[in-house]
Amino acid sequence: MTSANTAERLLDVAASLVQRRGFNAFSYRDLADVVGIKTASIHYHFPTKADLASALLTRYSEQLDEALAEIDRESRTARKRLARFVDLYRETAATGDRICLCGAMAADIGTLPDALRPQVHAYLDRSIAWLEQTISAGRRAGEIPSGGGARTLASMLVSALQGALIHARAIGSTEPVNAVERAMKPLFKS
Amino acid sequence: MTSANTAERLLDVAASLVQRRGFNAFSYRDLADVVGIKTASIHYHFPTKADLASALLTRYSEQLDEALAEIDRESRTARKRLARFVDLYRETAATGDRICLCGAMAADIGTLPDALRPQVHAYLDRSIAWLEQTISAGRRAGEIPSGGGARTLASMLVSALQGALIHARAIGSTEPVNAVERAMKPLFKS
DNA sequence: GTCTATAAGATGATAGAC
DNA sequence: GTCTATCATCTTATAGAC
Repeated sequence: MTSANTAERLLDVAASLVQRRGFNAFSYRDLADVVGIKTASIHYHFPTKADLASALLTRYSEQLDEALAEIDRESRTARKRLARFVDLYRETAATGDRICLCGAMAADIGTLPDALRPQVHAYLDRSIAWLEQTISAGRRAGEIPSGGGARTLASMLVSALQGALIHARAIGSTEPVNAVERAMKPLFKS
Repeated sequence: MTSANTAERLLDVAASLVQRRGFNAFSYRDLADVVGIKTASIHYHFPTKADLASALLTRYSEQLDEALAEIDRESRTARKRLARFVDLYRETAATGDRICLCGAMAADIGTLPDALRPQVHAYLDRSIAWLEQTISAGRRAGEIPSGGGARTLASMLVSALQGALIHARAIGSTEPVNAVERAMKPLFKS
């Protein structure tokens, strides 16, 4: 097994564990058991748990960039793009036991090394910036009604969707995510 | 020191630790050190950590009921009541290092005993029910514009505020909570 | 109610062989 | 790259004295 493959599989399993249980509630042993190696071997790829967390956030941010680029490429109207952004969260909620990896990290921020803060911050900020840009473009095109600041609306949507994922998993229903979408409709539709 | 006082102090400190670090990231030792007793003594008051969690949620739900009753008693318009509901979250965000206790529990739900799920569910549901009732009353009184379903709006507001607390602490600013309030304004104000 | 003592297991991490 | 072996520490929890 090459290093790249093992490291990648470790990240896959670790991401799943963080999203399902939280960063403080899984161990190198949990990881080792699933991947099929020993805990000592994990330290070869990720010397400390903080290194693992950082790698997870780096990869997750890249995946976000790819997802947003794909939306921009495939959907041309602001309303359709916003709907697809919500779909990203709906898909996570549909797993039934996962929340956003960045949301999970943010929820555990009080116990994470300070070095990880900027990465969590950047992920949230990237989401907000894309939404702000998309909303502003939609308004210029006359698709989306004017109202409050686009950035304010973007920030609120990110908070709402992150909260909805936590809410949804806690009550065992994806309805909170759908509620966010329905409640936001008047702000995006004339 | 009477049992009641020690149990109460344990709950106070435990609540702070859960809100700041999460349920899985504090130990009986952390608790013992702050309260000034030994870990074995904590087990006298709360035999297991699950018992402690349950007591925390019970008390936190009672505090919510009291807060909502106080709002209903002191504020007579729906808009003023909604603003005060948001203020409850703003106060938590203002601490800089805390989120909602129920939100923290919800974020850790994947590792909590199943017995706690109904309590988390009930807290969220109580918040939504109160908001729904307040919004509906405001609409009947002509204070709040008609729009989507009141329950949908209520659910989204709870998700948004819970998410905003996590968001706010992660970026070290209370702005996300203010953004939720500003972005929601058009839905509550004609 | 609180203590000391202790258990039984988990945790992140390191050293060194292969 | 992965292993065995080991470490020092922490974790929840119990038994029994005071």
